[in-house]
Amino acid sequence: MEKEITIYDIAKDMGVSPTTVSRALNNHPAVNAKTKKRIYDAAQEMGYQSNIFAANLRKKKTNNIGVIVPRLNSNFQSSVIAGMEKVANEAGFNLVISQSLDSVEKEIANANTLFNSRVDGMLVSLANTTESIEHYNRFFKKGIPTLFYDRVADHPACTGFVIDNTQAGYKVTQHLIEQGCKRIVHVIDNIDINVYADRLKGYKYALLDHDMPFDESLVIFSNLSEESAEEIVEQVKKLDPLPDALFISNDACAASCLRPLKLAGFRIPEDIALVGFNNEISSRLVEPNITTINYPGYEMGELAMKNLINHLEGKSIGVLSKTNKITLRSELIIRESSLRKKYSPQPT
Amino acid sequence: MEKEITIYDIAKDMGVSPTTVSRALNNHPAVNAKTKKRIYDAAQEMGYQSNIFAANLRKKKTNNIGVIVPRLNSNFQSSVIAGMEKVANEAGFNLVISQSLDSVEKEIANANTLFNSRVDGMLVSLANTTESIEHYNRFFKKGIPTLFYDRVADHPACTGFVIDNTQAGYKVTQHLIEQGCKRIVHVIDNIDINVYADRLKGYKYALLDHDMPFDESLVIFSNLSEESAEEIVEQVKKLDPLPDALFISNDACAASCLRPLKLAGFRIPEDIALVGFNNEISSRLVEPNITTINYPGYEMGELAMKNLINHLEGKSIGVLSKTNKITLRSELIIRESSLRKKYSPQPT
DNA sequence: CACCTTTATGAAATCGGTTGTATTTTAAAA
DNA sequence: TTTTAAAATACAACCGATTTCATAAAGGTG
Repeated sequence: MEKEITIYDIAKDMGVSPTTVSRALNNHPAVNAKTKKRIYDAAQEMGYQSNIFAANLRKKKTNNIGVIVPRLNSNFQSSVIAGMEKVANEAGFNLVISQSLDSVEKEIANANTLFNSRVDGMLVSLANTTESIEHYNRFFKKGIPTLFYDRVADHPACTGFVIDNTQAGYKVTQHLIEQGCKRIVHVIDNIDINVYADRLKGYKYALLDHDMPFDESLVIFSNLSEESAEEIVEQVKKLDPLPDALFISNDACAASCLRPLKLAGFRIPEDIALVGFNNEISSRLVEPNITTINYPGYEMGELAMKNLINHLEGKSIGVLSKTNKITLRSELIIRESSLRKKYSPQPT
Repeated sequence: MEKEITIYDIAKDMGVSPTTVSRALNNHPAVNAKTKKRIYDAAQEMGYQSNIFAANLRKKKTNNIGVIVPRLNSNFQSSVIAGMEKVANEAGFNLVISQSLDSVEKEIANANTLFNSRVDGMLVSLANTTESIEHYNRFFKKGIPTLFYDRVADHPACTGFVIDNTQAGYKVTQHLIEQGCKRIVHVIDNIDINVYADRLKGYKYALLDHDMPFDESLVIFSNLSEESAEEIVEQVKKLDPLPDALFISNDACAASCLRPLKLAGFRIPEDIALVGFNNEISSRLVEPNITTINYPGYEMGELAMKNLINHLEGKSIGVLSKTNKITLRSELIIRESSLRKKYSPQPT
């Protein structure tokens, strides 16, 4: 390959110093407007490309933001990342993305890689098996802003963006109770993850507030995948007495349960009311449409990135360090799958 | 912040030269095993972190791979990226991802940003409005391997990973014809994109091979979003005579059409057979299940990344430069939505 | 016209690894 | 013990932009 053009080449060509070239190209006020123009044009013409390594080396900044997600090919996560990318892109930051595939080891390895590649900030959604966040200590210590979202840890250093999962769980359960459901099954993933723990909490609170007993056997654990639907329905069928509602913590999984449920002879919502979570497209496609919680992933991504960048640019010193949780609004979207009383409010 | 530990600090501490430290940490064969161990331990203990900028500056390599996609929050694209990330991660490369949001301007801007950040290689799926790929000339000229996938351009420099969209379009159409369909509507996005142009070609070829006329009014253009389903159905209803099959180039869109079609009084597949594309979860959720083409996104991502990395590591000199298209196997998955003859072969 | 600002430019050190070449040490051969 | 090859280590020049501090030129004031 041909040798790269540097500011030294430009400087020599134009009879000025590299300093001036550097300043001119960075639009430094101390350089004469005419000189700037001349240098800029020359750089253009010579096909100059700034060498970020050198600049980074000197400035100790990368303009890169590291992102760690459990998996990229999830409806929710890809929305979040889309939102992040949009904001980052507009602000001139790059996204360096890696996935933990829900493995702590991979998460740690990725965190280290990103640390070593000197990202300016971090956005993290924890793997479902991650219990400690000490592998982020290096970031904390070095003052690299590290924000968490969705799946956050219960740790003072862990500033995070979440929805109020307890409230959401409460709302869903309350809605089902209002629809006359007496035995509500709640399907969740790992209880160690805040989102599921909180939803379960909301579920319990709602039962309590309506003087209904909490029955442990009605909580089913599942990885909430499309494939696990069959097994969930199997477990449901074995319950005695049978439940009259299913609150499944993921739309795609809830939608996938619909067919096996029908095949087993259940009418939805008459025999069993069904509620999902996330407001994914799948909840809108199936019949009946599935009641769900709107989980604003794209907005969460935008907001998290906005805050991170503001922080990096010094526009909000202290805001994040003093905050621990930023909660986004979520809402119950009532659809056919849980509407057992036709006069019920806001049937969307 | 405290000052960083450098190889010079380590060197001074241990009474060796920075050269030896550098070599030791890079496991260079010319350093004595014992020395290596000592240096490595010392580095560990002192909390040394290698400065990639300095290394990059010297080595002229980043270990970063740039990715440009139309949008991240799409089922197909997020699968592709998940596959890419997995392979890249294992090989020690980072992914720098940006989305064009289907705007040429943004695509050009992103390409420039990635070029300036000196990625070692590029993986690109073009925006639907991109006609020229001259904004990748800088990469070509500089010898930065740049691969395209899915949405590729018809250009000699454009090595790409694709499925045989013509064949897929042909297979679908042929299948519909075999099911007795006479008027098949084909819904696609921008004809300038290879994937849609090719599918349409396959559609035409199949008609031709079965002595059926090509009727231009049966080709409907749409952005294939969930929201556009209503409008597609509206257009279909206006056709006279009515069609008896819909071949929609995207599962989510096809699935979204199902309800409006039913509401309009069409029985699926008796009145209208329905076929989608991509084998997304949505095609499996709805009733009837939708016949589709399996489009292996994850595998495409893996394969594209593998090839790129092999190329970067010099393991396959020339393979890519001599290749123009690498075609992945795709297959027709026949489901209820198009099965009008019960004795039809391979009902999956 | 001497003196003080303001504006513009430059010299040189710096960021921290990497690597070609030279030098020293060690081991093996004579 | 001397010679010679091999192994281990060191020197010093890079990579290319940034930035502090110094200096020169231009402009303004009494």
